[in-house]
Amino acid sequence: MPELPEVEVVRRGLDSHMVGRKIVSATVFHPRAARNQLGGGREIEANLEGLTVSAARRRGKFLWLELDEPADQGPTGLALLVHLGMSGQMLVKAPDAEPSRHLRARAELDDGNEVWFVDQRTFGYWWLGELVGGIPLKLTHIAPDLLEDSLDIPALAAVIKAKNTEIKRLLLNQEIVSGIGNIYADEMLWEAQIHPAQNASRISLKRIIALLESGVVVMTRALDQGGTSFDALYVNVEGESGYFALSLNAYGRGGEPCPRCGTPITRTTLANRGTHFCPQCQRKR
DNA sequence: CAAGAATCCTGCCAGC
DNA sequence: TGCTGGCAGGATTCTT
Repeated sequence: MPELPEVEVVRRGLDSHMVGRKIVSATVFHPRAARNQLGGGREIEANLEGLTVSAARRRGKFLWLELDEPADQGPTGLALLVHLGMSGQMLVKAPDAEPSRHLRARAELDDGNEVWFVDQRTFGYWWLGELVGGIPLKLTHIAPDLLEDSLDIPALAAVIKAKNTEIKRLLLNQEIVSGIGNIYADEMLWEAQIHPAQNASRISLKRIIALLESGVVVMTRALDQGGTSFDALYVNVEGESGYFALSLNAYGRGGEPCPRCGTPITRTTLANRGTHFCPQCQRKR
């Protein structure tokens, strides 16, 4: 389940089921799940065994588990980074659970439960590596996300305004601001009444700030409803869907009336992604 | 620096 | 019914 609210739903589930638990053993079943690990799946299996999960954290669409030494001897400086890609799930399962066709990796916990990494399209991965300043080394290029307390919205808006690029491309660029994917980009642009292809430099600072604040509102609302699920691929650690799909105003609604003005929503392609907006209330200037 | 395309995958759906 | 092309919530890499 890809975007920030869905990943946060998963993080919360892992926080309650994994923190304080020791990883008794780990198995990587599919090489693509460990494709970013120099030593491959074997390295993850060997190094994860015996460590205790001390925290579950997230930045944007990436989440990670901080790991402590066995026997509570303090932090290892290591974390297991999890990226869900397009179809990844982290599921807490009892050992006698029904097998899953797309099980890519698994961790057994000391409370008898298991955590399954299930990923149909194998765009997701696990990476075990070093934390630098509290962030996995692999994420140093990923910008803070919209729900981080320390985020400076006016400063971010200024960075965006300085770019000579279509606004939606910038929202999707994880090096500018992270956590926004195709659904929430369309939703926040609809909310702020900005055309997805509007050049960022031609939008007032005030409206860019309003756009980012819309993003915070939309994502917070989505989180309250358990995230966006169109099908069984996007679920929490218990395998349950969220309900925010019912609240979407633009995404996936091409041809349907705009909830604000009744004009049919247009569907186009921008940056190779389906893009939905109201041609009446999101005009390009 | 910006834009666009291609790449990695599997599965579903519409249309023929 | 079966085939085909298009499409899907992502990130990275390469070329232009």
